Amino acid sequence: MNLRDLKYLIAVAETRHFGKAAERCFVSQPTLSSQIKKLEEQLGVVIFERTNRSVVVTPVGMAIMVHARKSIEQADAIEQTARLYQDPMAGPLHIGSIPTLSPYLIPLIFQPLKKRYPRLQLIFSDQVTSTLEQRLSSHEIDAALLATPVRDPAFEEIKLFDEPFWLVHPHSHPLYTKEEITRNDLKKLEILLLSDAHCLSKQVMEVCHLTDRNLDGSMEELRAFGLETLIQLVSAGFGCTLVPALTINGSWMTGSGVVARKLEIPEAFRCIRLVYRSSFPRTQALEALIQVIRANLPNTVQVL
Amino acid sequence: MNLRDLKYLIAVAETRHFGKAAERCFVSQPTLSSQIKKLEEQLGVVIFERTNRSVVVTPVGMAIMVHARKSIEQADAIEQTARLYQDPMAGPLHIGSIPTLSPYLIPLIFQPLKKRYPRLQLIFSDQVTSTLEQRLSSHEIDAALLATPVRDPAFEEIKLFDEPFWLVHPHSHPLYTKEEITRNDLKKLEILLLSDAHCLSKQVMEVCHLTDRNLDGSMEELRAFGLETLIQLVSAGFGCTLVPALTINGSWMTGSGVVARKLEIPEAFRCIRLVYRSSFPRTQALEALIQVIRANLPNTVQVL
DNA sequence: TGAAACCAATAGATTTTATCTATCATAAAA
DNA sequence: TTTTATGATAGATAAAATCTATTGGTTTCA
Repeated sequence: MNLRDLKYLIAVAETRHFGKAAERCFVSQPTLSSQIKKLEEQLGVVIFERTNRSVVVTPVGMAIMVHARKSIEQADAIEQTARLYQDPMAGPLHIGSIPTLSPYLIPLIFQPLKKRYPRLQLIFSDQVTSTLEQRLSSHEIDAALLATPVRDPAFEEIKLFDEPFWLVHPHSHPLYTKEEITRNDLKKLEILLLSDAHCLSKQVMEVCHLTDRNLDGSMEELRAFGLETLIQLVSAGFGCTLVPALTINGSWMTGSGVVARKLEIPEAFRCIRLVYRSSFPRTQALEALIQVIRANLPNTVQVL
Repeated sequence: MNLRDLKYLIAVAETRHFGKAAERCFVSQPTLSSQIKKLEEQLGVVIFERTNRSVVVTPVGMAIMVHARKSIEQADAIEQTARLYQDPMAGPLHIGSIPTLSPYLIPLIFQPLKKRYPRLQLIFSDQVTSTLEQRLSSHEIDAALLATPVRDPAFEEIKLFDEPFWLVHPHSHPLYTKEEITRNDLKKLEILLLSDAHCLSKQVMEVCHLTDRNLDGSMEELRAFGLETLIQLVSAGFGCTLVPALTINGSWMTGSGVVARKLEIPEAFRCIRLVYRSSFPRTQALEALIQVIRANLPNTVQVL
């Protein structure tokens, strides 16, 4: 059986005329006749009772028509569905992102994306890097915004921008009067960090050549919180911390009694990249995403 | 698009493996691959995201699968329906019959037919000959039991049996003592007839060489009723009538104070035939019907 | 590290299937 | 009787699906 044959059936049933049905199906009359005959032989039933003057659908034919129509309906639905998704800028796009990035990046790009690609359904989610990699593998997300290079060879990455780390210290801090902050300054400080599930902690330690000795052991239990909490801790005088540049644009930092300071350490940054499966088919959607991200970044970061 | 392709889709979606899917579909792996690729190109969407190690259905693919399954379901339903009707002894068979025959013939054949062909759905209906011919033309019925030869060249007929006419007269009637009844006896009688919409009336008049002069004009308004009514009229002494032989087997006549008498007139009979469209495909069902009718007739009629 | 196994894609030949044009057979209409 | 209309048939042609063999890229295992 064949969807084409079913269309022939319906055309004959509706026109009650092989010639007109053939015309409607854009085939010759013998084609239509022979196909229907073959189908009838395959099914072992007579669908049309025909004379030279009339074509009438048999009771079996009637019963068959019902299903034939539904079958074709569903096939049409497939084409409609395909058309709906044909535009790579349409349909769902699941983006995962690390928690030290999303709250500060997503607000920058959500509106522009929505405006430019209204049919794109963006679904964002926050997880740490390892979880995002797993979810990427299992197709739960289509792409991830990470701050570390890809390890899985099934993934590819596109570098988006370099995001410098800034020092955050209490308003009333000795460094407040110092114009430039160098690595030497950092070494003397008590640095507060997030849980090491976050890639940020490790990166800050590495980039600034810090070791565990700078970390106050008593603060250990505090390391599971988010960046906002970290700032509160700084504000409360527990120490200082380094945050990615996008963080300091948020209004949430003003009025919390802390100061964000640019560092004079060129290598003190992290590189944010879009990571996706090499096999992911909607690369155009990703490219659009990349473009919008790059176009909406503040000048505190270095677009790549 | 093609139902075969949809089956390929579903096989791949369920096995997540082109090779296994191909095996399930009884084709080679390249066949399946290329067909799916072609379908994807036609639809303009990627249905499977595939690497050398994994095959995953895309969101579009998921949406398409839903419809693909339903489409195939309906196609399967067509095959099931066909199988159900494949047996010519299964499915509905609409039989029309004239009112002077059905009440006496149908009871004879209904049970035997039901027993022998339990899947045959017999739908009987009563109409006069002209109506039956119309309904036959319009496919409302598949065959008709008539007492007159076919006129429409689109129809064919098979003669079933000759049914003699019997005389019905009141118990207390001069003829009661006469052994043999001839045409001369009839000429002296007052014959009651049905409406001339019934072919029986005309036939009785022709066969017995009667003319309108035998008919009592005052009885005219009574001629629209059925045979049972006619017997009641005879019983009430309004006259006599001729009835087809099958009639007298019914128990409804006993106790109504009338006598049914065989005629010694060889040509006093009507021929009952099965009439059907030449194009009607289920001739086997008709042949079965004919066989059962012939096998269940009383010996008051002459099987042909 | 190197060989084997696995898997989907590709190439090219072959077979199957659908389609076309031309014609026939039949019945209705003129 | 001729013409017209209609579906069926025949044979040639075109389109498609399918096959085998191979490739290119992994992953697995010794």
